[in-house]
Amino acid sequence: MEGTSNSSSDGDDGVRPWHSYHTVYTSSKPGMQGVDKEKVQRIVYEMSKGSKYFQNEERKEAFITHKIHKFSTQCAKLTQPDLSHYRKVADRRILDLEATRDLSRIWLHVDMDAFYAAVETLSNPTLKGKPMAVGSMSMICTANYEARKFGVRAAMPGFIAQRLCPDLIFIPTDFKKYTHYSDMTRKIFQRYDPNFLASSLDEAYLDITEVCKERDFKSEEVAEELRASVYEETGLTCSAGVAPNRLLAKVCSDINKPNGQYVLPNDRMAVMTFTSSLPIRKIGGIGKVTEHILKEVFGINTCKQMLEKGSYLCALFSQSTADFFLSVGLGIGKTDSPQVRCRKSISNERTFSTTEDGALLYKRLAELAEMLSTDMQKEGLCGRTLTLKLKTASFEVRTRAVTLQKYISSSVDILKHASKLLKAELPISVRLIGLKVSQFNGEKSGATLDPTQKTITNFINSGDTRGNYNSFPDVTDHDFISDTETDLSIDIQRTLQHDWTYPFDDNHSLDVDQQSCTVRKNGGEEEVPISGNDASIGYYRRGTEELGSTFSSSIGQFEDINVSDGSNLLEDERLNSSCQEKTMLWLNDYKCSLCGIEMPPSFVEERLEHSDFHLAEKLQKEESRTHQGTYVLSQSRDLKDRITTNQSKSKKQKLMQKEGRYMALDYFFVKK
DNA sequence: GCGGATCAC
DNA sequence: TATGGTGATCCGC
Repeated sequence: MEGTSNSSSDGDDGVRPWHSYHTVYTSSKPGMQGVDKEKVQRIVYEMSKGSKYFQNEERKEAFITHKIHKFSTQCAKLTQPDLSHYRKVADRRILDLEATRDLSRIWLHVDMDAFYAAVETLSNPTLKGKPMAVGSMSMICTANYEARKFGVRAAMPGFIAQRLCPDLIFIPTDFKKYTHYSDMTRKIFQRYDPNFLASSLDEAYLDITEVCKERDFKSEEVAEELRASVYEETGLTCSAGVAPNRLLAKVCSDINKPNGQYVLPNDRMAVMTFTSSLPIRKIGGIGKVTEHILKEVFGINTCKQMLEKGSYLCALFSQSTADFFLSVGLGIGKTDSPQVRCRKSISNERTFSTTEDGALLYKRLAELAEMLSTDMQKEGLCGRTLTLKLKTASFEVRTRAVTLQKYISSSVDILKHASKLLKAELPISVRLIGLKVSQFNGEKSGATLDPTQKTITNFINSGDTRGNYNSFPDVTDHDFISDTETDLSIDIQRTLQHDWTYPFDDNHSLDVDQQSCTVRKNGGEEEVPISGNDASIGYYRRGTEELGSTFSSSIGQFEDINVSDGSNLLEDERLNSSCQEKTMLWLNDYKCSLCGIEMPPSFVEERLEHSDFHLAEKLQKEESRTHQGTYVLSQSRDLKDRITTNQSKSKKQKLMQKEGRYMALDYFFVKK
């Protein structure tokens, strides 16, 4: 928490309270230079202040502040020996990562400029030169550059944008149009890389190594030519970034936006110079929260500082997270052309005016189930995990999931299980309901799909001209789990005294024969645009969607340093399996002899908790050998007492709350 | 396996 | 009047 300069801690928040409202709208984005950020921030604050949305944001910010405090406390606990140990750990990780650096590929990232707005301007040229936004009064998808001068930007509610720019013209979204133009650009991209990765309607990654070689072109010339082609053939401008990997290419395409390009040569020194001053927020995967934490706790602003503070990062984060941070510092990113990646979930959600009317909520749920089922059948998907998402009147998000023994895809099945999940939450005041299905049929957990198996030819969009479709394996009968789901429908309806009915609760008569479910995999097809909601730019291209990084803030749930995945390993020391049954030791003063987790000696409480964890584990194993299916923990007084005395109050409360919730659900599903 | 959180677009 | 929708991933439990 020491003297890191930070715009939000100027000390005069009492005079300018909007400074403490950490809205993302003022973060620097192309086209936002010269915007009076102070004024924008004030207006956004004043229009948001007091709203339910705002209150929720405040709640979230308080939580982040709390996390920052915890991190800082952990940091302060690190002793000199700890730090010198973790310096070694970090240096070793840096060496390992450096060894993976690949400078042999040339990646180009294309990013269309203000895509939706540009397309709308093409079809209505009178919009040219006027501030315009695509979206609605409640949400803006894209703003053109004229509007951005006023501070208007994507993800900002329209009514605030209108206050910032009274002459702002609103254009409703038209996804058919955007998809059409997107397809045109993709045909161009394909000439340069038949395997290009589309990450959304308006962005793509191209491996141009071969083109450069074959045509003896510099990457710069390829980028120029590609952008010229896009402009000639579509009338749209785009920006491009060229770099040795996708992580950096994405950063580079942003540098000379709009209608520009930037080339970072395949040279280690050039990369290191580039990252030495690069703000971490420019990196895909580092968002508002992560930036905030890294800045406040460690004083990290630039990528290079990730390396300098590597010892702290290795001490406080899991290995995968620390590795990501360190690789950012080194400017290392992915260079492979990823193999087939299938969709892992499919979902639908809708916002509506807040209601607590059970019948109305049920009606919404039924509509969603219908839509979701339609989408699933279009893609031939069946899944066995159903997740209900609710956003309460106070913007709090809750999810409730159930994993079934059989795969479902019909609206009847979806609604049947979704109703149960919803019922358990009533009464509740809700502004959004969502349904998601995951764990698809044919997704063998852990098993690799064999691409040599038979190709599926009945593509959803058979008219596509692009080649290089990936093969998918046949899905055989043994992929079905026999329909043994025990549907223990109890009549909660009466219990909870709700005045609306559940047509699916009474018996099994509506269960659908699983074998009737289509087994066609979602593979081989061309892009399948996700349903055209206002702002969705999500897009699927034969499962090879590419995010800026696979890192998705793993520090979200940080409570303690207690990582249970055997991370923070300095050496690849193999754990002696004979150790497992014995007492836990701290090897070299740092490493748990049972699971390999590292924890500095100064973390006394955490260590105690950790040893309790192993003790509990051991007892549980022993007990389960003798008493099958009984509550083990409660039988061990001694351990229980130790754990409760070691845990903080808040933790205890949390546990109690959770227990209560699980009990309710268990009761709901298990009791006859 | 579940729930919360973060991130991207 | 009024702050989105889709998909992915990680962590702790």
